[in-house]
Amino acid sequence: MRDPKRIAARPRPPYAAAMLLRMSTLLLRTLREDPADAEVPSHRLLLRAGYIRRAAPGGYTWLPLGKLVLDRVTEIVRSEMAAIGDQEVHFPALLPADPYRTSGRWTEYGDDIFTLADRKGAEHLLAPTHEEMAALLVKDLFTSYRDFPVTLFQIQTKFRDEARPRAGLLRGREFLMKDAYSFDLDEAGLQQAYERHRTAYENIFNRLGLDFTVVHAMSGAMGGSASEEFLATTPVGEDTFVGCTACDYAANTEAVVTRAPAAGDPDAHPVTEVHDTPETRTIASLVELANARALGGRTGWTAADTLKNVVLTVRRPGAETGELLVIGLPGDREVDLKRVEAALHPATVAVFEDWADNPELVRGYIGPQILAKHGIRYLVDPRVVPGTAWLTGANEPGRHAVDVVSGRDFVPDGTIEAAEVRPGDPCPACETGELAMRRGVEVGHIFQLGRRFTDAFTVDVLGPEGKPVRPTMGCYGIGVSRAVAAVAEQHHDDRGLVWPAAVAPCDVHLVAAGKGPQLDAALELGGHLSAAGLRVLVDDRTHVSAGVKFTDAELVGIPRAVVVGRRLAEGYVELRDRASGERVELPVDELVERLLDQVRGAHRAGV
RNA sequence: CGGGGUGUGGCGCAGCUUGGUAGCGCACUCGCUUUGGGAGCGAGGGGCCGUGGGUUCAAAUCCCGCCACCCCGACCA
Repeated sequence: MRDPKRIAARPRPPYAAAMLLRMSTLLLRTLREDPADAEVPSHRLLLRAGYIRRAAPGGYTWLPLGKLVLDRVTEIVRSEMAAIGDQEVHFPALLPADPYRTSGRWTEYGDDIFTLADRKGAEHLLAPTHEEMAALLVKDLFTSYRDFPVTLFQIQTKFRDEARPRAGLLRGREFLMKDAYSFDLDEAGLQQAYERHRTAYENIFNRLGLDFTVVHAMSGAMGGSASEEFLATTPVGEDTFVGCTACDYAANTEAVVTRAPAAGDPDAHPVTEVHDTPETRTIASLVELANARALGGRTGWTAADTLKNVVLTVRRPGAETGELLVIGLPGDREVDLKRVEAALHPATVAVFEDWADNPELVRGYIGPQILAKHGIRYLVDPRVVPGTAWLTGANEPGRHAVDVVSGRDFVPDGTIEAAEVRPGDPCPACETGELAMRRGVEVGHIFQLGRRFTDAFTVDVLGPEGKPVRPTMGCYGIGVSRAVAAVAEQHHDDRGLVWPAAVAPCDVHLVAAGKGPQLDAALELGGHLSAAGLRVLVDDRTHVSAGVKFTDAELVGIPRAVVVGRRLAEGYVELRDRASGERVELPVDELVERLLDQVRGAHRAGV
């Protein structure tokens, strides 16, 4: 039978005094086993330790412990944005379609935005990001060059209809984002705003305890010139990037620049020869035959000596049909379509298939010698420098040409970053380094946008000479909820989460290892510690064994635990460090001061 | 969007091949014992078996559609 008096006697919920949380009443249930559908560590542990619960496809409820962490991360972001003078605003998330039609992003985003109609049938969207609103707000309020520069930011839930939400908080359809928009009158101002945000982002991610890399990125659909991504390095990251082994160069694979070799000497290969090379439609078979027959009087041919010509169809936005593009690259390299698309953005690229319509292109035996004559655009990998000689197709079935020299036997229309990037490739930024592939989670991205949006909305203000001037924009994003997952990803062990002090839900976790005097003492201690300004979680559960409390404390991952247990009678408690596992016994009287020292020290150190 | 896998109390799973009253462990409730590393015994509560349709006397089980989740790929400021 349920005793009404017992229910009434339960401790009050902790909301009023948020600095002292009691496990006995906290909305928390830790899971002994791993949830079956959570693979990556952050997802698995945040679920198991009771920080989040899945509530919808790609949508998560933040439980009390999770909300505390999210709020601490939010506050770090907010304070660093305020520190560089950004002003906080809050836009609606539910927006009319019109501004996004004007900017072109209604269609550009396509299926990735959530769209809906109101009762009158007017189209709306749930905002994926707010460049339009920021530009319109500045247009609305500011009229003079004297008002600039200005930067606005907000911290808000964003919506994207992701094709595949995954890994819990790492890729949701609804997530918390800090987005900032800078407005400057000239390029120098934009450059300064960009650098300011770059520094602020480094401060933020350092304070969050993240190991991160800033990589060069393509500005892609956002338009604009410069762009860098902040990637929290982790094996479960979705973004592959390359880093130099010797210097600090790092870039998205799309943005990697190939270091071109020195120009070749065309006089070394004065004569082009054409040979019968039957059944050599692949590079491998061609190299084998070239060596077997010593083509050009030489052996030792490798795939890198051949010039592979890949035919693609390029479609510009809005165009009905695509146009042909042939890309020439060393035969030991594959074409990376993502890199091609990034290079040709906003055009899209597909593998060419209409061989029957273009008889001049002899599949397997294409050489660049005849492309200009047929008006076919030809772009080459930067390694195909003028004067280099190649083994390539002779544009006849079963025939290849030796010593075809770039700049003499064909002239490319330009170069393109189309070839796959491979580990071991030379670093474009230094002489000695090699590139290595790494993975990361994109937690921040900064752009120099330019005037795309101020053009779209004719955001003009009066300049010093009485003529209109048009501001240039930068935009700067941080995935706040994703950053929580990234921290969890980098800070855990086989027992659970190990929060950095700066983002932990509490400063100290008190464990009452007994329910008599130990429980009373733990609660009293919790009162002292919280009164002294610490965030305290006290495990005052009475029906749970000490062992369960210990394992839960390790799973929850608060930096310090205090065990109030068997030596309480002698006036001692045990202080445990979650990260190091170090344990010391000390007199209860000294505990408050010791903890305050530690926590204040950590705060001063900015961690 | 393509390929693969999975949906059974809050969590982890069995049952499905061969249709016949829905089970186990954990968690939860009550009692007694236990009390510093996931306690023991006993007694309980909780599930239209993802969903819609079909086959059948009878469907968690067989068939079809849909939805959701996980993994790989495509896509993705």
